[in-house]
Amino acid sequence: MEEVNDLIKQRVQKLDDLRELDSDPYGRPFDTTHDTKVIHSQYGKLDRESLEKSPIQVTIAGRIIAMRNFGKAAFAHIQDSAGRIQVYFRKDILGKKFSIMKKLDIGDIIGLNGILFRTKTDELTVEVKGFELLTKSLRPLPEKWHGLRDIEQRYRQRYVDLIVNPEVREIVRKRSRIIKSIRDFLESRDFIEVETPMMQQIPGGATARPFITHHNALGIDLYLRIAPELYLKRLLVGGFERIFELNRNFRNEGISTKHNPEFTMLEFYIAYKDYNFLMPFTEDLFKYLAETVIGSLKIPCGDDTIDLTPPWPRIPLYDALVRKGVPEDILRDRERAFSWARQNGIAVKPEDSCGKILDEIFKEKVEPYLIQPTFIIDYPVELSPLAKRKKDNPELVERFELFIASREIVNAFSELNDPAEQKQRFQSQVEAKEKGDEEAHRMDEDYVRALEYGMPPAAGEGIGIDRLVMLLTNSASIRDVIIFPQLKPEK
RNA sequence: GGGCCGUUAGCUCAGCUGGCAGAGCAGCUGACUCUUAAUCAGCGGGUCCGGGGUUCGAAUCCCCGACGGCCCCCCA
Repeated sequence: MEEVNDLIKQRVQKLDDLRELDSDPYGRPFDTTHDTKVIHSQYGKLDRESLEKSPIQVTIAGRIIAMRNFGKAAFAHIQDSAGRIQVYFRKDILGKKFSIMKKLDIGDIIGLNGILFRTKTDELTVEVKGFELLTKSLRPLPEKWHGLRDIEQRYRQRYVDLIVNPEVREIVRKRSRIIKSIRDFLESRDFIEVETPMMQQIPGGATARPFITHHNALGIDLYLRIAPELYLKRLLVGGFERIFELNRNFRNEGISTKHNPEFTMLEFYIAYKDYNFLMPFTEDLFKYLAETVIGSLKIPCGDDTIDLTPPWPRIPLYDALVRKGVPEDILRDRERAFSWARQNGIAVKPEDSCGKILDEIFKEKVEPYLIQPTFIIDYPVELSPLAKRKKDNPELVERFELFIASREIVNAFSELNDPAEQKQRFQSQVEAKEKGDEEAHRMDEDYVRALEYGMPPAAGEGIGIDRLVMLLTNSASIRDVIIFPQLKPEK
């Protein structure tokens, strides 16, 4: 971090030289009249003659990303948040200021004004009448052809990645548009956004290992939430009928191309509906997002094209298994399921429940083939301690997961609102935990108490926003859509 | 936690069976007032990821470690 190489020394020297020339290398506010995108869209069609006839004055600011110096003139490209444009410095126009220009480096941030013209090669260019250094850059940027390729450095120094790799900036923008569009969609359907605790005394609402932290004044350990679910449903008890929360969850699990320890989740709940309502609702949401953000329902994804045109197939979990050659007689028989899984090389543990074993088989035999959007519905009850049983088949719950590109993106169910049954379900989770299942749910007495006041029948859904952004930006790794992914310390 | 691969100049990368550490870009000096991978001439720049070992000699071979990537495991 402390390395001082010649390139930095040279720039520090220039910084002193610039002060001598009365140019503040760490400047002041600078009011612009245009950004580069506006210039291109408004004047991009004007030809050389009309630009000469009625000159257009612009004042812009941005970072120098390329420079071609001549003796008494220079071309540079300036990049702002909207794009880039070429600018042209001439000694006969700038006079004394030209010597300041000579001290500029690639990476410096400048403000300038001038008039638009077209070069010999017809590139729209600003002829600089005056300019001002706004910030001197002391470190050299990566080279212009290959840019910054080193993946580690791109993640560690994302600011450099953002300067030189436009596609990264585009993902950041798209992510912002996706999140805004989700809020628009939900708010237009009368949902309100709420914020529930990130620091929880009992981490609930999901199966995962939590991060532990400590509150000094209270003298207790707290957990970073693994899900907001139980708090959001307390709000259903409290009388809110349509709520959502779009924020971070934290899970103390492995890191991979699909997992970051902190990730963004949307959860929403709607009273007086069930999971059948949520499937078309989800289709509508995804359709809206694709149309708004991508402008198409057909989106590229690796070598495939995903077609989001609804409706999407609904396949019961058991049917999905049987279709992939899983024998029907193992579905309700834990011992048979266990030995079949073992025979087929699927890692299942002796303490796993039947539902857990079927889930493992599903991940191995079915999930890889779920490229196009598919709802897998009706899960075994032991996998879903917060979901409501199916009326006609109490070993299953009213739950679906949406898979796209082999990734689980949505999990939703009809909410269990019977406090006695909820207490029992927690109880069997506690037993699983005592048997060594680290990720089993914990008992939450207050949540049961809340249900005893009466929670309306409701449906709830969670959407992994990072994976959704991956899908809509055709990104292979979650680290490409999380601006600052978690890494080990540098040294 | 396991397996495979990677780490050489600011950046992108060569460097073969072990024999003086290289190129392009970037930088510096000079020339150049329409270039856009500007051009031309010259110059500087290295903890070869770290530590051991083998060897007359290691960027190169061996061992240990760090960090990263991919694939498993776990999870969403």
